[in-house]
Amino acid sequence: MTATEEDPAWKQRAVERSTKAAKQRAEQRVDRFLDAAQKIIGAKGSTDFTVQEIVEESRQSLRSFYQHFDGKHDLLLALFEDALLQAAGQIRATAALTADPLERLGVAVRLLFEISRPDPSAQRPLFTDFAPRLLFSHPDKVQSAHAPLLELFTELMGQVEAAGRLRPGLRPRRAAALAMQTAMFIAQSSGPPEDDDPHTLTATEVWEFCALGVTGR
Amino acid sequence: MTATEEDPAWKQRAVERSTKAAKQRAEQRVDRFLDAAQKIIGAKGSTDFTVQEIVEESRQSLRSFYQHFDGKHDLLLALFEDALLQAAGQIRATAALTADPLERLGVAVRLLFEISRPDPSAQRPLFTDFAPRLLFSHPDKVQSAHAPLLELFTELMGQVEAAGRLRPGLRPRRAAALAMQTAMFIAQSSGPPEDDDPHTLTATEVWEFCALGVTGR
DNA sequence: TCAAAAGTGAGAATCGGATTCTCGCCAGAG
DNA sequence: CTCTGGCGAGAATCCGATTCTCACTTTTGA
Repeated sequence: MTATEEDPAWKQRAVERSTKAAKQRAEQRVDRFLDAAQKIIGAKGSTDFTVQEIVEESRQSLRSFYQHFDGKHDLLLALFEDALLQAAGQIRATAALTADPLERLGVAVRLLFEISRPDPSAQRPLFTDFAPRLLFSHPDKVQSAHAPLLELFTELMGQVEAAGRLRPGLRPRRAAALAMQTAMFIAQSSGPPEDDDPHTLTATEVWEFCALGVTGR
Repeated sequence: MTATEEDPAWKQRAVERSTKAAKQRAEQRVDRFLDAAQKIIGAKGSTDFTVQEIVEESRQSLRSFYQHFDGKHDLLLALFEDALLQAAGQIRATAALTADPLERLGVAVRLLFEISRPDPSAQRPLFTDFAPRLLFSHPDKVQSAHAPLLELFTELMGQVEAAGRLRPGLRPRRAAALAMQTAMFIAQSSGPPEDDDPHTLTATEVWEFCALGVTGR
């Protein structure tokens, strides 16, 4: 089954060629599982589903599920990564509409904050719900799932720096990590949007805080 | 068992007297469970224990465990609250040694950051490990467990305000929430202290960030 | 084109852990 | 002294994830 280590490159390539089709089929099945999960999450508004449910919704089998995923956590991780990727895309697109670099960063931070807060009514899967569980089981993976977002914020921060608005001595990547994590985590611990409890922090407050921390005024 | 509503006060007092002993016995048992949990956590350096283990370590019984706790989550919650309470105490004591209000706040923020990061070698249970799981199962309880810390930071922030160093328009309680959550959550997602990966944020960086966000320079 | 190999569905079996339940036993309250 | 509630021991139950079995298709490779 596994004899890859000593095989010469040409053989590996041959195998790869003849494997491509199978790979595609597999991906298609994986997607069906992923879609089913999305659907269920959307339907019940919670990320607390059972592997059985996924299997039934996707009209496949447990057998097949474990053929394609390492386990439930693996499925969660896939959803999580995907959600962050989409979020990054959405934020990037929205931010691009603003010309001023600092204000553009502000748009991004506020949007990230809004996206990250647990909102039962959002159809976008509450992707922050995954974080806690994954943070426990696979902290390293979570880290890498954050990569696209960190990338985006680093870019934005770089533009702020280019405009001479970044606090001296602060590297864009660090600033990006600070702002991003602040927005995401504070959002998580604050209540849902409609909650007008005066203790709840708002997107604007968080942004003001970050802005000062980033620009030094 | 519960007939408190219509009973006259004298009877309640009588009952209370005869109940006090039992209550103390119960508390002692609860403590034994808590201590056992602490010990196990310290021993295996992980918060991933089994109710059975607790029962065995404490030389009590499952029967008794569920007599005193609502379930495992209840035990975790108790540990969590206790850890935060102790942390608040430690931070308060340490901060008190510094005279300047702003610098005092800085001491507190940096210390909170250090305490909050996942350090396998700390004997004080990695209390932030609980947060994720609890945040999922009982977000409201987590909120209230944070209370003592929020209290402390609000005090410190009030002193900063009294010294005229607080950014105008920022209420001490909000500022406290921002700084506190920033320190705690960023600590969680950054690696352990000895990890000298250049991507890892440091206590000082976090404090500088907070300081600017709080004072507005 | 054919036979071995790999993938799949259906669903039973296993496993790990939390939570409950069943028996007695024992100490303290009356 | 008796009665009641708390307790230890440990079996029983529950829930979900993960594995395994079996019969059947499809894909692959000579």
